[in-house]
Amino acid sequence: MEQDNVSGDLVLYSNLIDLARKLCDYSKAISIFTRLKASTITPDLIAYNSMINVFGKAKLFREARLVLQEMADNAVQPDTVSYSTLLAIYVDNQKFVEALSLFSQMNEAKCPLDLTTCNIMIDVYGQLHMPKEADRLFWSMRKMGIQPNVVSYNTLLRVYGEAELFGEAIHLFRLMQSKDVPQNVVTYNTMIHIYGKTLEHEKATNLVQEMKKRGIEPNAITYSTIISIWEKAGKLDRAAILFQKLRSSGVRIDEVLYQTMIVAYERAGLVAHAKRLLHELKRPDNIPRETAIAILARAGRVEEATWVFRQAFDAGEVKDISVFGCMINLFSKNKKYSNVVEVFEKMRQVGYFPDSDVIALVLNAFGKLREFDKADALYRQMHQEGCVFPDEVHFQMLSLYGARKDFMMVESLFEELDSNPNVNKKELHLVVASIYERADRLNDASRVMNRMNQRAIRSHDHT
DNA sequence: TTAGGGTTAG
Repeated sequence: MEQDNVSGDLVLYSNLIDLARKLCDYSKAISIFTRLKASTITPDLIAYNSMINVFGKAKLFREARLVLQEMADNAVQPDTVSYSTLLAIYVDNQKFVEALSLFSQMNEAKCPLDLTTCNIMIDVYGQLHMPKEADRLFWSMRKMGIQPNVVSYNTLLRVYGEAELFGEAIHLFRLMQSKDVPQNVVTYNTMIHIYGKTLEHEKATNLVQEMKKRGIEPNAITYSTIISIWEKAGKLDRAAILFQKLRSSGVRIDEVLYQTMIVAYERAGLVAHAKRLLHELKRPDNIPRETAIAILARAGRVEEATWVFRQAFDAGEVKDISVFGCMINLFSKNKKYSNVVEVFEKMRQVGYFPDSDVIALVLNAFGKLREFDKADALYRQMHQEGCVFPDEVHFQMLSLYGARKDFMMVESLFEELDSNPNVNKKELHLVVASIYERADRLNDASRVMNRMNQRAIRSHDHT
């Protein structure tokens, strides 16, 4: 379309953004959003809400929050979903205080709450160890005209469990049943976990039976919870038998469940058994190879993970972008920088865009391999594509220029970032100053620090 | 004539 000079419309751009989002290709989604705005299309409410999600998933929290501002500037009023999306992003990244502050902002803006918002906030209060507030919000929902659903109950159940309010937890669990609130696998998994905390492994086991009887199928989370509970209760044999049964019964075994059994063996001192399980992943039988790679990579098994990854990649089985990410992480941690580059190139080969974490690791690898031109080319290319980076990526690139003693580039990128409103200025100055310090250019270092202090004084005068 | 957004468990 671009070649034929056919310009896209909001529908087309929104679809492309959504596709990139589904592929977890957030850099690309951002790049498409940038092009959308460059072609003078004004995004609407839903497009903006998608982008709050995209920026958040890309861990560009400042940019995510700035979308709210941009919406207001373009006369698009942020709605309940806009706020809930950002709240959920903060929660995903453990930024509970930010979530709390955004929630007050939402209330000040008189934006109405709905079921999802309440559910997110019950979670936030719980995470902040404010079970009383969580409780208050839950029990005031009906007065606001919002019926709590199974998610609300499940979340409050977990909050009670974490606050060691075990009596309240059991009461709530039975209340759901007497009030005919439908319970689901999450309800049971949460309650089983609570019985694990109270060391009542028999009650936990009974709940597994109870859920089955009621037609609620246990899943990988149920089994990994119960395996941990049995292991702590000294019933490792029982756990091992269950795990074997699961493997041959066609239940989906995911990486956490597999890992749970390995950890159970290790904690019991049965290292050989743990090793055997890891070794078996080289030829996974009823486990997808992508899962096997994820387990091996998380366990730090470089050789095996590499082997399975290459096999799977050559067979065209690596579809999940996160598999590339975990291999790049593994290699980077183990200082295998040429392997980092190898995986990165494979990733590009199949058309995936790296996310900002991966870009930072790849830039770092190029630096260690002294491939400065490649680092420079990658940084520029991503920039041209309209990718927005977290500050860490820019700082990484500054350091690489410093390592190459290319102070012209340090200065020019420094100036460029200094005029970029999204970059933290104080950190930028500190990073540049430390680059000069490392290169023994102390005059330059103090010039940069003075500039920062001058600016701090000036902005103080203005206020 | 086209489509798209947020929440729970290991």
